[in-house]
Amino acid sequence: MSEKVFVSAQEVADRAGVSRSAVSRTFTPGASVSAGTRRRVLEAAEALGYHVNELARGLMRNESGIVCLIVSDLATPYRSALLRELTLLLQNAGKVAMLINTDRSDGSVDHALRQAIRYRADASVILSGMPDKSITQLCLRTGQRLVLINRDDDEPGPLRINLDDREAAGRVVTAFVRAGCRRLAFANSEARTPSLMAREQGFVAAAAALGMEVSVERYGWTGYEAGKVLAQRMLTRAMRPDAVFCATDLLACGFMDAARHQFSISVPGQLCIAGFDNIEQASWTSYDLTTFAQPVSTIASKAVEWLSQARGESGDNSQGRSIELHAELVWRGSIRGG
Amino acid sequence: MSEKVFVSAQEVADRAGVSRSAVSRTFTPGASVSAGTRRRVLEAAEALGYHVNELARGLMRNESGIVCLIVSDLATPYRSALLRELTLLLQNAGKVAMLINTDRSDGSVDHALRQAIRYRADASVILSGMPDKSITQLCLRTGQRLVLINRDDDEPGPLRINLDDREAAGRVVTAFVRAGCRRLAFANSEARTPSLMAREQGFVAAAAALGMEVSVERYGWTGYEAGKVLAQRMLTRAMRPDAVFCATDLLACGFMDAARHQFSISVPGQLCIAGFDNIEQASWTSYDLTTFAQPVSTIASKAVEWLSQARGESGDNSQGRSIELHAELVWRGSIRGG
DNA sequence: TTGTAAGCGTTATCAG
DNA sequence: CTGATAACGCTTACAA
Repeated sequence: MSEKVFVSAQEVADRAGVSRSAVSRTFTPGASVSAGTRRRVLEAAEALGYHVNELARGLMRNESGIVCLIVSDLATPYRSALLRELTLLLQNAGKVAMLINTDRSDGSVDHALRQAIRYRADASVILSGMPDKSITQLCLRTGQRLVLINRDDDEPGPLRINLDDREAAGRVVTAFVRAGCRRLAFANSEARTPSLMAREQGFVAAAAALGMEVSVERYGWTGYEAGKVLAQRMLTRAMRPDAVFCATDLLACGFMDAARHQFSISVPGQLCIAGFDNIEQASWTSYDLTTFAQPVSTIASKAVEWLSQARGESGDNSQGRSIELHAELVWRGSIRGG
Repeated sequence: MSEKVFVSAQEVADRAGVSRSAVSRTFTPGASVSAGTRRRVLEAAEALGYHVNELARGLMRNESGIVCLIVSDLATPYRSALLRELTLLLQNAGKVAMLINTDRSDGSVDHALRQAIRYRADASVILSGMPDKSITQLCLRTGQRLVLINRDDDEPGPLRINLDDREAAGRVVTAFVRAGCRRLAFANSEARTPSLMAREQGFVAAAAALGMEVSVERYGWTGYEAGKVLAQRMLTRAMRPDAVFCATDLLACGFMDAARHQFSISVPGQLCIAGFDNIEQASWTSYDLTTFAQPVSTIASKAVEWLSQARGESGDNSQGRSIELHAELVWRGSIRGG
């Protein structure tokens, strides 16, 4: 049934009148082949329609060229932006991205990593969730590089890339106070991921340092709808806040829409709002949201740079590092007096 | 340097006191192994930390389990939603997704497909761009399944999934007319992809059938910013339209924001707007956009169902088919009198 | 620079 | 049901 469909290096070698090692070397960057041999091999390959079998190559080299991207909530603006950047840079680095969606089912990060191991991935980048320690160890032991983005872990093996969430949150307090706000609030989801909690704690702490109390509310998943619900809860109180820091832009958009259209509250006139991530929609005229920019392309380039080092390379650097990146405040119209 | 890091089936076999074929069979769904052997193998595998090498397996089976997703503008709401659905269903089908981003560089769909061939992908799904005929043929010849989504091609080999764009566009005309609109316009990008053009032509034709002329404008890439520019061009004319059909929701959002905030035109009071795709933002209160829903999960399930058929299976079905799906009109507030 | 030969970790085939 | 043996397509010493 399944006759020979692919051309093998042997066939190319036969046609070109050389050995199969010559063919192999022709397709191995930086191997020594004479110009003549090379040309004849290339011609034969072209004529026959030869394509290197990366499966076999990976088997021999112990290096598949595959990098696993493990992600949930993939259709979210921030996540998809990061994904775009990562795939682009990986391709430039000669790697290929294997995408694993961990949306449904719990503990699926572990499952994903096991998948990565079965395909002998050179590295994995974890954009969401946290793997079990044992799996992490397994990955590292098998020579797989690991990158954790915004996971805020302290394990030694992987590369950890995080933002200065706490400090950033402090800057929002300053901005709110300068805008004349006094009744501060923080709108969060129930996800309780490290970065979300760091923003909350940083905000509360900075306000406390100024003698202000913050009303904190958490609800649902980190999306637009949750933002609306949070607004309903927080804007119907006797002591209505005049400034809200939302843990993400999606929450902020929902919050703002509810404030304006449901409660007829003017933003930023009666209520200042800030978000986090700087998703594309934050810049849309309807929102014009002041927010913090995730340095997406820096994150991606740091990640790719590190994981595409050759396996043996640079003993020090390949020991997990921790990188803290700066989240820049993007001033827009949702806070008075920029 | 790189000592043996992975456990092989041989080692498992030795420890379990069986042959390596027994190990292989244990990890092959639906192979015949006695319960006792199976248990001993599983124990040994667990103890040693054995993980099937999919590279080697793929090499033997002529089936890698890899499906390539070829996509550009990956961070766009519609694309990322489709991507989410596809990855989820692929995983359920026991496949693994390899993501190729064709953003930069031209002819990169061809490049992507060659990548797919090198990794011996079982199938490729093309979400954007069009591959060269010769490459398509190459893929099919090497037994790779091909799915084209919204590419509207007529080649015989691949599975083609399209929407009833023309007909849908006709329904918008009806809706506009019923809302009392007389000066119809169509806002498009310059991308000129088949589906975009089908929407334009369907709209113009349906209007013509009712004796109405449509003012058509095309600008830039299919995004929010282009929508704003289109609004600036179309809303400053002497004969200002009272109804605009935008080729995508992103264009519509930009158009609507410019109309309201830049030209103080009331939507839907003075101007009705419709979009296409039903991205998440279309349902946000600020836009409340009437639009057509891409049946994303149906698209994905049709695609996955078809490409995960075994290679020999169903001679008829594996010959490329063409599926036309229905785009359902989602009524919201951007057209009067729903 | 080139060819020879020995693997890499699987699965398929075929006896037993 | 089980085990030997032969592929699969490639890379890489090693020797020429």
